Formats: sequence, C-alpha cells, structure tokens
Amino acid sequence: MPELPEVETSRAGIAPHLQGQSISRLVVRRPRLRWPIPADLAARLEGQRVLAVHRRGKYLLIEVAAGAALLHLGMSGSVRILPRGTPAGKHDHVDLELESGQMLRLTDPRRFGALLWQGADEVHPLLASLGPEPLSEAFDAEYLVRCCKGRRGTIKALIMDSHVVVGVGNIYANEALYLAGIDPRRAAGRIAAQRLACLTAAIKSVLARAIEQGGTTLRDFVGGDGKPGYFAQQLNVYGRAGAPCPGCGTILQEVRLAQRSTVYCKACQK
DNA sequence: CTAAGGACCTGTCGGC
DNA sequence: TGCCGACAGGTCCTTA
Repeated sequence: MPELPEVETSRAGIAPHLQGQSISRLVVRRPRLRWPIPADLAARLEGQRVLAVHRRGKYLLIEVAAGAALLHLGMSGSVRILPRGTPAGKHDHVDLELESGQMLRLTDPRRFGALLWQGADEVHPLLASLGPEPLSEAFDAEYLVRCCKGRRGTIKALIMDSHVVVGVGNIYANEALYLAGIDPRRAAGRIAAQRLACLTAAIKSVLARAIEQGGTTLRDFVGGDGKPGYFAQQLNVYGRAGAPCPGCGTILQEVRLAQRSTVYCKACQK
C-alpha cells in the first residue's frame, strides 16, 4: 500500500495523537513481521514519552528519549488511532497504548512491514545507506545525473532504488516518468542531463501533490485518521493500461520491468 | 561494483 | 458456485 505520500499522510494523521503522550503499554499480539519485533521493545518504550513522530523514506520514527521505534508498513501495512480496548482482528499485530486512552494499532496482512528499535546514538543499518529525501534540496538534477552516469539498468529501476532516492515506489515512478516524457525502459546512463532534470522536477511535483491530497487510495488504504486519500483521481498511467493516454489519446502500454507492472505512453514517452 | 531474479506473506480478482 | 493461478503498494538478499 504505502509509498512516501501514504507514509507521510499516516505520519501527519497519527503524530498529534502521539506527541507528548506517555506510552503506557506495548501489546505485541503477533511478533512475526518481516523481521521479528525485538523482544525487549516493550521494556524500552513503556513509561516513555513520545517526543515526536518523524519520517525517513518510508520509515516512521516514533521518538522517545532513549531512541526510536522504527515502523515500516511494507506492502500492506497501515496504522490507526483507536480507543484502547477495541477488539483486535486477525492481522492486527501491535497496539501502542497511550495514557490518553487511545492507542496506535498496526495492521499488516502480508507481514512485509517491520517494527524495530534504534538507540538514540545510533543509526539503524536499514536507514544508514538510504538516499536523500526526494523533496529535499539534496535531491536535485545534478545529483540524479551523477547517479545515472554509467548505469545500464532501466531508469525506472534506478529511481525506485532507495539507495538512490527514497520514497519513489511503483505508482509514482510510473507517474513521474510519464510527466517527464521518458520511456521507463531506457537505460539510465543514456538519458540527457536536461531530461533528467525534468524527471527530478516530476518526482518532486508528483510526490508533493500526492501528499497534499492525502495519498492515493488503493484497495484498503486509509491514513492515520481513517480518511482515505484522493490522489487516485489524478493518476495518468498507473492502473490504466489499455486506456487512452490523457495527453494524446494513444492506448497506454503495459510491460513488466523488474517484476513490476509498468504503464507508459509509447507516443509521449521516449 | 552492477544488474537481475528470488524470496518473504496474505488477500483478492478474473477466468474456466 | 468453486478452484487455481496471477497479481498487488516494498526491499533485502543471493547469484552471476
């Protein structure tokens, strides 16, 4: 479910409910996610006050004085604020209970998500090698050009690589390449710098707009406050194979790149 | 080092 | 109606 806009929407939804609250209890119902939830996580969090809820890439960081709980939503994860004591369903893994009487509940049917611990003076290995935030100044045309230099793999795979830039998943990679007029199958190292500058701008613009709209509603996605996102209405290519290109009317093509569904307009994207 | 493919899970949908 | 395979928002790890 979640790409960067969905994770940011979740962060904004849950942060006001968590910030400043003391954690009264961590209930781990099903510890098996992508990696097991650390057995000592409850002891680290209970009694601590939440200082802030930050986001790095697609990770949420629930920060307390001693460190942070790292939360990744994987493909199917979601978080919700609920009254404490709400009956748990089959895929509800964890409840973070707060003194307010509310709790943060993590649900993740496919279990590709993760809940880990990072001490205050360390950077978790999973975060250590991440690329820049796409909406930051560090991610600019010059940087992307440098990343593409000599790369023979496809441009789509490159922008989806979290070591290059974080937060660009399959939906927004398709959309950004459409906006920039670049064929997703092109070798990254064979695209002119000026066109990569367009792509940089397209990535920023599509992500920023999606965040404004509260993310993209796909199947069961809801943000932290339970409101669905509205970006789906603005998708140009993702999920539209066989339909006409919004720009020129040519039928949109679908191919598989790196095992991911890839939709593009053969007339508009070169 | 790069690039490609498999792996991890469950739910849903379309086709027969 | 029922079963079976294909596919889904991610990304780490292994292999070549």
